[in-house]
Amino acid sequence: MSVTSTTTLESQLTTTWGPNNSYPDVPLVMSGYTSRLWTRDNQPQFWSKYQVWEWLQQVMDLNQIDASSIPFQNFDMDGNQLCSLSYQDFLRAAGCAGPLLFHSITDLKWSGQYHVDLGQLELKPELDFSCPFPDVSYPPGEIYDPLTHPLAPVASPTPSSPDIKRSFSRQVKKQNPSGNHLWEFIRDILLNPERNPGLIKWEDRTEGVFRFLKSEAVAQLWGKKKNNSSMTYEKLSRAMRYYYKREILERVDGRRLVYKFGRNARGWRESDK
DNA sequence: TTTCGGTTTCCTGCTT
DNA sequence: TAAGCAGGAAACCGAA
Repeated sequence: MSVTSTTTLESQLTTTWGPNNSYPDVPLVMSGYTSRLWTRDNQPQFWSKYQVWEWLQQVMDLNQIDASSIPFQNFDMDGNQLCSLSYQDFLRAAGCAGPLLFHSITDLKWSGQYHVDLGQLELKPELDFSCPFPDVSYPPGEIYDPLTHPLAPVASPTPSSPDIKRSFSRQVKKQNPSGNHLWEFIRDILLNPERNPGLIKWEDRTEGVFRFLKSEAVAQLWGKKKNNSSMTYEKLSRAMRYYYKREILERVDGRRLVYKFGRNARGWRESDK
């Protein structure tokens, strides 16, 4: 695995949403997960353990580093504990990824702006992620507790075994408020009105009713996200109709291009924010 | 390697 | 007549 120093968060985000957008009238839409996680209101000091894991996973993903190469058990802590770690602590806890994580959390801590800073998250030239990750994990059943002793093993249930790591990964995925599903993609467009001038619009915000304004443009955007240049609204709408059965969407009879979120759709209500 | 969920593709018929 | 909707069927693909 090797990541060049020119790899930036911006370039990664724009892989799907970037300026090479073939639809000039389609705005750039950052993934809901990214924009949601890195909000100004969400200071790392107050993160829960799950949010720490989300951040960890996100930084790894954004820098194309295999998250499984990080000993997650060393980060079994809440945001307050995370923020108390030193540079050396990060180095020991995460090996080669330590500096990257340290830079990221330092930026988030001190900038006072908990949004993605494309410049700050850029990989530093001195960071070589091609190096094999040292085994910085602790024996099974032991974790790093920064409060008692920096990097001292502490007995606790940990994600040290492959199975637990897998379940952790699932947990992180489950907690991830955004995702790669079509309905989530649609929802995220709706939730970013400033970036969505005229693609899809709410018909009834409280009821979850929305209408496609540029159906083919949305389909193209979805196709771009899925790396499928032959996506059309006809195909997209077929996928949408499959959501009726799962009650992610409800039918809106007699109205073209109009859909409604169902009981199994999450995160679209204003109270969900 | 298998299973499964989530699409994707193609199709026919119906409605607006 | 075109565009959109509905839904069946099969294929595809990535994740578990």
